[in-house]
Amino acid sequence: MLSTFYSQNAKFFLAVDCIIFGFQRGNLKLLLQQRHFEPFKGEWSLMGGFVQENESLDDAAKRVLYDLTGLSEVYMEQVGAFGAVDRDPGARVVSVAYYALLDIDKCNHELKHQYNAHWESIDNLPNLFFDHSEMVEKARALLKKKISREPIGFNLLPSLFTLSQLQSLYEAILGEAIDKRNFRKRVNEMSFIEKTDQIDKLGSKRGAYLYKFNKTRGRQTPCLTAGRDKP
Amino acid sequence: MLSTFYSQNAKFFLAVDCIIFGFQRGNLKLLLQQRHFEPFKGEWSLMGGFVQENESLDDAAKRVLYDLTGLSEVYMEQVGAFGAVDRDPGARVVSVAYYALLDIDKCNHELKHQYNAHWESIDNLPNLFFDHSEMVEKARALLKKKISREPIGFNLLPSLFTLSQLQSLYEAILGEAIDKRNFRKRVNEMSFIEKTDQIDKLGSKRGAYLYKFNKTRGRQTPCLTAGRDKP
DNA sequence: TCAAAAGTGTTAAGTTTACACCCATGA
DNA sequence: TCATGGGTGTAAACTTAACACTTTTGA
Repeated sequence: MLSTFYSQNAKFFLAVDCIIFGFQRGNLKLLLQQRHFEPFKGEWSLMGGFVQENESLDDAAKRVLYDLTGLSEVYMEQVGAFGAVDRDPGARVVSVAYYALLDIDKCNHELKHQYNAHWESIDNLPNLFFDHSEMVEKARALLKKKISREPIGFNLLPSLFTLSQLQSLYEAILGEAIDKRNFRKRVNEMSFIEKTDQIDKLGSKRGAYLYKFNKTRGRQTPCLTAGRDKP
Repeated sequence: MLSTFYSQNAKFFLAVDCIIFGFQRGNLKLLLQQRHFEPFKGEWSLMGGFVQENESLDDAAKRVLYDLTGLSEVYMEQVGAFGAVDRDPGARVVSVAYYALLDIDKCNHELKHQYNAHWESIDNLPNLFFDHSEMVEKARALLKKKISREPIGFNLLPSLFTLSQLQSLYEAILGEAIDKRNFRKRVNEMSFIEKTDQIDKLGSKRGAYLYKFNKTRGRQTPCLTAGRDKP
């Protein structure tokens, strides 16, 4: 009786796909692979994989990310489930998309090479197969909303960063210029951003103070953008 | 070769679960069923069902909603995929949750009875089985955010409504009191809310003007709440 | 010496909040 | 006649947006 309740129903392949965000020289980037194996050889896609029997969706996403980057403990959020009947022409596969925020320089370049993966600037993406472009758009919209409300941008930066880097990160994600003085004023009010006494000499001749993120500090509104969300 | 690519992977039961919101006498409510059949007879749960072979996730959610309410063309949003390995103790089932906003009075009461379903005030819910309470919480949080940004509240009201009804709906969803004059000031600025010349005499002795929602009007920021999102 | 990025405050405009009374009606 | 919900405007507090110049230093 119980077993019939389940077993009369269809079963499905389940995949996870990862929208992997990174930030480099003022550009928001995605880690994409150009598949050098069948099926769909030559096509650009997100990094994905099938969910295994004894694995949660979240764990599957972590595994896929780990396989490509060598990183664990990465900030990830679910984007949603994509379940159009014909989204994958090869078979009925339902996919759950996740986005990840990480520091490009921490990635394992060996693995990246193995998978034929490349960091592509988000404003200059190739066409992606299946519904992967739709996943990217949705992830990008979620990230944009979330970064205005929660201090998650730090995941894309090294542990020490200058305020110019932080600002250009926000500008890249929000897609608009931010006033430098207003931005710094807000940073000063956020207790979870701490000035260190170290100075970065790479980004400018004069040098700029390095800041760090302090998770434990402050449970206030961790908001580095002004005003209501833009439409 | 192609077939092996897929077929070496595990397959899963896929379900959809619906968080069905309604609004009645100042209370935000959920349509829940107390299962009068096995498995899990007697337990309270969301209305759910298995995804079928030739059905998208969205269509499955619509079908499940239609079966219980007799309504189609209902406003629905995906909440997310829930995929903990042991979330369903009977079998490995991954579920995709959707929330729906509808007018309680439009529901088919016959069907509701058949399924042993009941409208329960959201602040007074029974324990729900599996991870359904988690789904409800997530849906509620999404709704709260979304209603502050987009004009979706109308889906919970009859096509003609008073401003007091609209305000109490917002208060129920946001969980806080709103100043009457400030609320009405904002309504006046929203071109998609139209005053009609009809008057409701049921809610008060004096009578109150009925308003209607005009989808086509206005592409401005359709925001009926002030300020940034609360933390 | 100059190009390039770092750093720094003030004011005006706009938005949000707080607040109290009269009106119309049916019971 | 009174209890109930409907309807209305203004001023203070706060938040955001706009804006320009000086500093440091390596090339």
